[in-house]
Formats: sequence, structure tokens, C-alpha cells
Amino acid sequence: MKISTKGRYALRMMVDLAEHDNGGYIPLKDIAERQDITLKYLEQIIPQLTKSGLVRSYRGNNGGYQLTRRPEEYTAGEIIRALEGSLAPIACIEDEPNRCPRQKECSTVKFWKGFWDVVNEYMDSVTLADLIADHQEGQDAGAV
Amino acid sequence: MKISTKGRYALRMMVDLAEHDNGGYIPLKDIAERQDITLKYLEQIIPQLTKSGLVRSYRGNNGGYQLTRRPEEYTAGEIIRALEGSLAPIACIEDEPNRCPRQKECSTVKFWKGFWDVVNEYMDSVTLADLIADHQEGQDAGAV
DNA sequence: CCTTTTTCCTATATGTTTGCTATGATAACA
DNA sequence: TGTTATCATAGCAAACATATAGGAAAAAGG
Repeated sequence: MKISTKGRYALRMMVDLAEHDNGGYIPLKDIAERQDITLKYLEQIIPQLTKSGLVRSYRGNNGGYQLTRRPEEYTAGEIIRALEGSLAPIACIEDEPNRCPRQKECSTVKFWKGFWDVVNEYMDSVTLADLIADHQEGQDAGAV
Repeated sequence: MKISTKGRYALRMMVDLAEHDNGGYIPLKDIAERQDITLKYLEQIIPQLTKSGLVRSYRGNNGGYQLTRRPEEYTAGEIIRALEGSLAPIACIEDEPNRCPRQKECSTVKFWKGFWDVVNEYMDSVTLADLIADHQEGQDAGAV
């Protein structure tokens, strides 16, 4: 039961974009260096965030990416879902065409639906602003 | 973020074993038929449950499998963990040797640890007896 | 013994996903 | 025209998921 690097890196990019927001566009190259992830891999991930309207892009010189909202207006859930798709733990509880016809007899459907609810609830209860606050705290604790 | 068939089938096997408990050993062949899963695949999954002490096996004629405790004494979490391993959503928050050395700088560790907690909390709050009760309910609702 | 029923062990196959890397086109600006 | 970016797409090795297959070993009944 793992979250792939795409979802994880997307979250880190969003935090990075928020923390280095200066009103302008931030080039992916800078994020790649700070986060220690190759530019080419991030280039493959970020289009999903643009398509989902979570960030805005601008090409050319002085181009880059920018958040479209304030950090407290994003939930971790929507960021991760933009990359991972539905967070359903098993496909058969989703809507058609994946929905399992054997649901009535199945002894575990309810359990899995409950799990899905819990997952979404947690993910959607944390905002990007919360992540930034956590990060600051972590940094402060590091400094002596 | 998916749970594999191994974890899901293991859970269904345990429910099946509990529901058809007659004091004796239940052959895997019967479970396979009832659950509509091939015997050969279940044969590959169940050894993990035996190793973890969740079920007892007996070979030969009239052999099969049997629960080692009462249904209310199992949590869904321990059953699934027996097959899936740790339910950590990302490897880097686990103990050595997977633990990430970059944890202090990382902006998302706390979030992922919190997620892991929520996952385990839910999984461990549901017992095998609960699953059986859910199942009966589902069956009753089906009958008119 | 021999047969049947079962668990147990291990190997193989096949398809999909993950996690990158690589190449180049297109846009914007100086 | 050069530089700095995003954007689009292709390729690829390794791991993982989901089985299938063949046969050994144990237990009990006849």
C-alpha cells in the first residue's frame, strides 16, 4: 500500500512553490535543485498540476510556475489525487466500469469503503498551509 | 494507492473460516469454491497466515485450516499486514534500513506519518467479528 | 502397502506499473 | 539569434501483481 513518487513529489513541489512565492514565476530548475529531484522527472509530473488548475505556468525567459490560490485553499488530498487518481484502496468499490457485481455477497466491501472514507478524510483535512507550518517547525527544532 | 489481492483475499479467507467454523479443519478447496478464487492462488497466500499464527493447518485426509482465536480477537490490520507487510504509505518513514536521512529538511514527513497513523488506527479498530456482522447485515438486506 | 486427500514448496509466465532518462519542439523575451 | 523556459512524447530496465503448474510430503482409511 504505497503512494508513488509522483504524488509525493507533487506535494513537495507545491510546498516549495508556496515557500518561495515572490509574486513571479518560479522555474522548475530551481525546485529540482532544492528538492534534489531531476528536472526531467519533475517536468513529467507537473503538467498534471497545471491541467488540474492547481498551478499556472508561463513559458520563456523569466517563466516558470506559480500557485493559483493561497496555500490555505489547497488540501493535500486534491494535490495527491491529481497525480495518483482516485485513492480507492481497491478498484471494485469505485464507480463503473470498475465496480464489482459481487458486492452484495462480499464480506469486506463495507470495510473497504470505510477505509476509503478515512483516507480521504485525512487527506482533505490537511491544507498546504498546514504543511508549510509543519515544515517551519521541523526546521526550528533542527536549529540549536 | 492500492491494496493487493493477497491482502484482500486473506481477509475474505479469514471471514470464510470464521463463518464455517465447525470445530474441525476446513479444506482450502471449499474456501476456494465459495470465494470463487482458484485453489492454487489461495495455496500461495495462506502460508503467511499460518506463519503469523493466525490460522492452524493440518495435513492429509480431513485436514485443512482452522482459526487459532475467536473472531473478536483478530483485527483486520493484523491480517492485512501479515500479507502486505507494513502499511507505511511511503518507505522512507519506516525504520532502518529504509528510513530517509533527509527527514529533518523534508516538508512532508509529518504528514505521511500522520497518514500512516490514521491507516493503522482504522485497520486495527475493526475486528474479524465486525466483518462477519457486516456480512450478515448485507445478506439480510439482500433477502426480501 | 496403497490410494486418496490434503498441505507444502518452488518454479514459471505474463502483463502492468514505477521511476526514470532522452530527444526535441515550441514559446517568450532580450 | 541566443537563451531560458515549458511542453510533448518516446523509450527502457526493474520491480511488482496476479496468477498457473508440477510435484513432494504428510496423514488417514481401506
